[in-house]
Amino acid sequence: MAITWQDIHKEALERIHSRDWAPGALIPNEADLAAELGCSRATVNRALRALAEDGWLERRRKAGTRVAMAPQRRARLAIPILREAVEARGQSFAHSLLSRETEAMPPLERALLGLSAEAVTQRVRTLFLADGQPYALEDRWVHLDGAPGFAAQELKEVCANEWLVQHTPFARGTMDYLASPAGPFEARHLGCPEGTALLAMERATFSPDTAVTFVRTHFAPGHRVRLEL
Amino acid sequence: MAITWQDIHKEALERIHSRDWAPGALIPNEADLAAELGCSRATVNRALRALAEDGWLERRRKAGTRVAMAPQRRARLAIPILREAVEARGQSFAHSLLSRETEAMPPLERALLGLSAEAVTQRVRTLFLADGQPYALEDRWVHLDGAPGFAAQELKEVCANEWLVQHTPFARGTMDYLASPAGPFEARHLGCPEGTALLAMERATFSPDTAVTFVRTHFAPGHRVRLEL
DNA sequence: TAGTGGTCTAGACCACGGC
DNA sequence: CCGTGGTCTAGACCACTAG
Repeated sequence: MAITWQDIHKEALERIHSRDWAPGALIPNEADLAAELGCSRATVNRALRALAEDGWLERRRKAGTRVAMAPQRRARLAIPILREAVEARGQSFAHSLLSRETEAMPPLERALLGLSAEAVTQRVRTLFLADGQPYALEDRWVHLDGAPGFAAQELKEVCANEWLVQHTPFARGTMDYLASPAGPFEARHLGCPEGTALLAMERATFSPDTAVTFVRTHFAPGHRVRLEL
Repeated sequence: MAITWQDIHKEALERIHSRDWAPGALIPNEADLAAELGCSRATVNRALRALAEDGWLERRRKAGTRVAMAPQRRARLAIPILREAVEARGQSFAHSLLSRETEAMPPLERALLGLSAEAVTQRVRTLFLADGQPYALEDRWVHLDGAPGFAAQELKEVCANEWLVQHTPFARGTMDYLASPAGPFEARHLGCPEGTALLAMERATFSPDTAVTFVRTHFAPGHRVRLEL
């Protein structure tokens, strides 16, 4: 066995880059490519499928495979686990529980999770530190029916973030990045003037059907989310 | 043929969610699963590989397959093509060339692209409109050696963004999201007060080896980037 | 060194969807 | 209709690596 699917993947990318296969153009079908390259159709399929998943190719039965008009349109993003993000930079990680109280969710967030006004929720605010410096400020609502055991959990050692990740078999959710000015609370804890432009993340998590948690995280000034293409 | 790899994919996810396969636990090997489920090993492999790519499983030869400690840590992000993002919402798309001049890149951006001070670059600023309202403001430097033909291109019909996508066989780059306060220029064109917290994107593009372009895009207030998990 | 995932093959059937 | 990609199978060899 000489030809691997990675070989074909690479070869195809070169043809795309060299415009041998131009954007929008139809490329040979799998059977022809297999014959040309001297391998089985399954191997070609594996390579072309990978390219399609990354947005380089568009494939349709009967219509064949075309080079995407705007190639490379998908990227993978590793969802940040705060502790790991910090420790990966060689910094120490710490968190401090700022407040924890039973509190109804504001209507907007409640609607996002699809909860009724009767749902019992707990609000937990946590500050995360990297090498002692403010790193992120988390404002979280937890739906107690969706996270059994949470109410009984002390959050000294394990922060809410990690507890939920480890104890909630969640299936889906949304995550938004947006810019948000620092309010008095963020300014105080992140050590920046009010009104500073901060990167924020809003995340809603559902455990198959029930809402579990909504969290809004403000990152310290200068924070970036990087995608490698 | 009764069992598809999607069936196995679904079944495995259910076992993970039900904690039948708990985080960190070793799951049966491919051969055993194939026997249990009554299909070939290749089909099992296809399903488990997909789960590993999405971060649910961690696989290592000889060590076997384990459920990830923090499942579901990867998401796919479709890189936004401005025109398509706007038109997908049913809005009209327009762009307006604000300025275009031969101008040296500031040192910081130049270093990011790995260019020398002698490199000839052109700065292009473009405003994008959705239904006539400001949508995004793009500030772009183009390395002319990396984008042959760009200098001769009028940017009335086709904006710099689209021309580069269609004419530059690029292979890699980085993309950062960050928060940035509106300066006088952004405030004027996006129609917001100076200092408003804006979501910004910075992107560096390399055509295999040569730097092509660096672009900083400020989005109108309220803009979000959404990831589906 | 032995077990596990990674991959290739050759052949087959099928679903989709242009034409 | 019928070509194209999507997928399954059974068997095989190999690469990696934990023990």
